[in-house]
Amino acid sequence: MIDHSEIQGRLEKFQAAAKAAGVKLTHQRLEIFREVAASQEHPDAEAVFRTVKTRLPTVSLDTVYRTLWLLHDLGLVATLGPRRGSVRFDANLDPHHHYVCVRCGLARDFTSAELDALDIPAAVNSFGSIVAAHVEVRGVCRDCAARSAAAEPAAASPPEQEARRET
Amino acid sequence: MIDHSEIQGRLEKFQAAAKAAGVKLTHQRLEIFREVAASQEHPDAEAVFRTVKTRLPTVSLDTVYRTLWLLHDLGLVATLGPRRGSVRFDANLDPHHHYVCVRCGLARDFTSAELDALDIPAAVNSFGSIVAAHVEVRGVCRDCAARSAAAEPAAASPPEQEARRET
DNA sequence: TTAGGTGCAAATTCTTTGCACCCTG
DNA sequence: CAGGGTGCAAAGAATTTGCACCTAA
Repeated sequence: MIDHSEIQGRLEKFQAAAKAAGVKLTHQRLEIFREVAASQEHPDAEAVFRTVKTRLPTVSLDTVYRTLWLLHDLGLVATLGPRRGSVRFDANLDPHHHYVCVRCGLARDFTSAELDALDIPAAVNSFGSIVAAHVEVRGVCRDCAARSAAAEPAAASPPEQEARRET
Repeated sequence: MIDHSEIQGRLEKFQAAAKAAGVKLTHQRLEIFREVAASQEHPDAEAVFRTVKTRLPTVSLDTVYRTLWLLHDLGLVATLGPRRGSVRFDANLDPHHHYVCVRCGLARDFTSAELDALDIPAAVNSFGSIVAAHVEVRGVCRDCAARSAAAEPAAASPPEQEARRET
């Protein structure tokens, strides 16, 4: 997983930010933030909910949604995905890039000094200001590859109806 | 917009692909594909629906959804966004990159030979196979920048409740 | 003709909101 | 103690599906 001291650091940052913003530090918020901070899965709200519920059996899904967006507004988590709606959260605020499986949606961070220093064409400035740039790599993860190898030992896969999940 | 001959070429490619796959070429499919092929907006299903309806008043939103995913399965359109759910479609199949406005979601393509040849760290191979890599640039588009300049002539913007839409 | 495609409406799934009670500061 | 925060249930969006009729091939 993620280094324990890193998680600790993120939690302290959260506590400081919460105090600075004047929002309360509740159990729920702590656990929800801890979950995102400790995960490499870039979980969505539903996934965070499932895990946090094992520790706080009474949390509600709507609290998870509200808290994730609160964390986002506080600048403590970033999002992966285009806009509201099937968004996934990421507590890693350092520059990094994403690998996303086009079959199952698995997402992983990776870093690269070279990619952090991308040279964006000047033409892009005509669209508007640039806040950030990152690389998104799409592929088929190991598990999905293994899964299809198992399902179709050799035969051709049905050409229809099978791509369907995507970036 | 997009060069007319380019749109024409995409339409012909669609007709050939439809024949090859044995699917029927209906008015609806033609119009829906034309809309995606002619747009630089990377429209979502709802947006395609609104425009196509002006030409085919009886199309239904579900036909738009079904057709867009059909086009996707035929390899004629790509998607922008992480997975099913608030996905936006893109008929530009040449290598390219995206600019996305974090406020309003506006999306634009741009190309760069340098960015097409990104050097992906070897470590990424441990996640799975690589199908594609592209750069996503986030920023605030001209219109949104103008809009906030108008709304808040000089004063500090309310720190709370205003980021909220995002990649 | 005739299978695939469409429109409609209902069903799902995902996310947000209204409200009364609870807990942090 | 007071106001923000939470859980619950209901409201809204967004997307998919079942079915009977229609149409491209």
